[in-house]
Amino acid sequence: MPRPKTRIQLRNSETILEAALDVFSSQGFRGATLDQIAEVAGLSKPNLLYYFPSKEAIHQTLLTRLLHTWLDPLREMDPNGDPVAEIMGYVRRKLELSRNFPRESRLFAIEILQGAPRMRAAIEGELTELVAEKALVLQRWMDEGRIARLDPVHLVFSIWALTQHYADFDVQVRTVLGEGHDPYAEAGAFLETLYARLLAP
Amino acid sequence: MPRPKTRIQLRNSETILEAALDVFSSQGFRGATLDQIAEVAGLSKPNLLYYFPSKEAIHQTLLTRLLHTWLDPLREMDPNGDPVAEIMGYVRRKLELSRNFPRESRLFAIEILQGAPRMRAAIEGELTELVAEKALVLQRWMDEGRIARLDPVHLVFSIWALTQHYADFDVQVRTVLGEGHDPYAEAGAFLETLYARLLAP
DNA sequence: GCAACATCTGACCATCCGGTCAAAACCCAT
DNA sequence: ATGGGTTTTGACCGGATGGTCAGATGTTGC
Repeated sequence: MPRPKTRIQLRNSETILEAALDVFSSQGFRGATLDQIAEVAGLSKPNLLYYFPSKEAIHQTLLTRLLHTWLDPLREMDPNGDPVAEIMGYVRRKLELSRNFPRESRLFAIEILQGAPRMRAAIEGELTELVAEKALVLQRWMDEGRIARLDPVHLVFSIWALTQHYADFDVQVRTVLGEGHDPYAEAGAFLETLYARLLAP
Repeated sequence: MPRPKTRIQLRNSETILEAALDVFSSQGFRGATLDQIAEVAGLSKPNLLYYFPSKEAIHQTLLTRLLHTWLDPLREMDPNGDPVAEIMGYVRRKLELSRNFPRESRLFAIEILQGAPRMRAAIEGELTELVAEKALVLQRWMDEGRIARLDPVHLVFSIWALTQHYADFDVQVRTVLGEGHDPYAEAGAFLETLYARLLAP
């Protein structure tokens, strides 16, 4: 029952988490059922509960993993690099995250939307601290006149909002755009322009 | 049972919708229970079902109302007005909507996040048409050199993303900002700067 | 090939939840 | 005040759902 030890445990734990991500991200926590997850995973319900003690535990594991993937691109923003290039790099990485991990993005969004009942601690701690740290870097860049003067925290919010939108509101984006569009490619170009203009000192 | 006729029917229907908005927007459709809604409304569960035929029907009523509130600010964008002022006005109205109707915003977000199972038609129809119409106006403004050349649809997406973020991710925004901030006032100032810089020809 | 342990499952349980219904309580025009 | 309609409710139902458990089936080291 403890976390992965044998090959089988590792494989099945992963299968379950993969299936759970599918279901949780499209139905929310309460909307998801163990039967659904079991079916997607190709395992029996009691078998899920052999690997994880509860539905809660599966969800919690997903959220914990998520947070790291989530914050890494911001962590990588180098205080010693070129300001515009660093911020652009962050935007690009975050957009890639939306493109490659839309389910993770939606899982996160649902959690926050519902008041972050199972993630408060992480948001109050790790996330807030990281933003505070990077806001200082942004502030310094502004003070040095290397980028335009803006509220650094809201600048970060804008990046989150604009990149996550494409994963979280995917259905809407694709419907409005219609056939024959590559939303992410277009978004990349649009955001490039947007931040170039916004950041120019 | 049909929609409001007597005073009591009107009052109770409203009470129920108000309570349902509270619960649906914070728990999602499946997460919400009739018992919860009944409790918030101060009515008994069977009494809810005297006014609405089902849980679905309550939800559907909310979504239908929502769509109008939602699209109105975009409708108001005047093709004959001053381009920058009109777009800024739309941004401001949309941000006001987030501030004054965060629950509606979250209800909408949850619906789209989960693939818009109960709103597809409206999105494919009304919403897509309105965006197409306004995109033409934006395109014309660009062709006339009155605002910068951008992808007009993604410009609209950016407004949606940036304004809704403050309602949908309220918990995160407030946590990261900490005490002593007025998120919406700051967001207003930030977005003013952002769109001024982005739209300048 | 076999013991010891890991993995898996069918059957089952308690609870929750959307919805029904018959009857009670209420309201109000006459 | 009384009768007819409206509103409200307690009791109940059937199905879904998270979780349990005893035992069956597999796997592995010897």
